[in-house]
Amino acid sequence: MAAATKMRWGELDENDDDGDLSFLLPPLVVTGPDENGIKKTVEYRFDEETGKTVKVTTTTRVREVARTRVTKRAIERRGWAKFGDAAHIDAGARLTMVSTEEIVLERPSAPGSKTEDPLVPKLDRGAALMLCRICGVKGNHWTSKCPNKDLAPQLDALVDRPPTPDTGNGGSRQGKYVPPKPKESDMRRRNDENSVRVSNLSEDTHEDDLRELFGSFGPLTRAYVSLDHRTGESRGFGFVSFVYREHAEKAIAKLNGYGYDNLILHVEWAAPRPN
DNA sequence: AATGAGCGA
Repeated sequence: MAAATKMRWGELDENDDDGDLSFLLPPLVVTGPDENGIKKTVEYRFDEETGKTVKVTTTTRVREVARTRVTKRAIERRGWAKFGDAAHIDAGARLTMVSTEEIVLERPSAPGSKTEDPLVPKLDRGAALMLCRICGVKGNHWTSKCPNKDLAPQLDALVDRPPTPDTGNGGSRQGKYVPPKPKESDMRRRNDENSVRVSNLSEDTHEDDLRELFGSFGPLTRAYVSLDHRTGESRGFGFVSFVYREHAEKAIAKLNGYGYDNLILHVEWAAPRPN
């Protein structure tokens, strides 16, 4: 911090070259442009050959700027005496501020934090935070990556097949895990089943367009257009997920073969996304 | 013709 107040970044950059001592010289002084568009700069340079400091004065006439952009009144204001901070410091130098505020960064598993559990085997930092719902232990994988996935009971309650009342939170049979009834807020994005794939989209069809087009059939959880990672352009297909499967069915029936943006849409059930 | 991104109990 202390160094930063003495020497600013911009200067450090320029003076990185060895032997360039120009930062020891008086700074460049610019006056004007005045009402005639005359700008003067006074600058000091170090002449390698003579080993002497030379003063370089440049006078230029700034035509375009003075005539087209800067009003006469504005030029007049430049002549005003400086006041406030600007009266005794180089105002330009203060445009970039050096913050003295301390910012505390939090790291996962920071030493001494309560996530550091001595009973948990130490794997990678942060790995111990991964709690698999199938294995029921903190370990090195999430539920979705669990090697025992296939042996596990069905965990994800789907919107269209909600848990029946008798398997709900209440009468639990002994030892059997009963998934809690999903909250309304979770149901909205949980289910990928009701997704349709839309293709033959025109280049300028965006997600909002898909929302508008498919949203009339029922509530959506998602509208997505596949983009080329490099160019950001649409790849001409996308996905729309519905809250309710029946709405997806209706959208497919109605929109498949439907002319949109002078192209014929192709709408079908989306294949499940690969891992 | 073509099957998506990134997050985390």
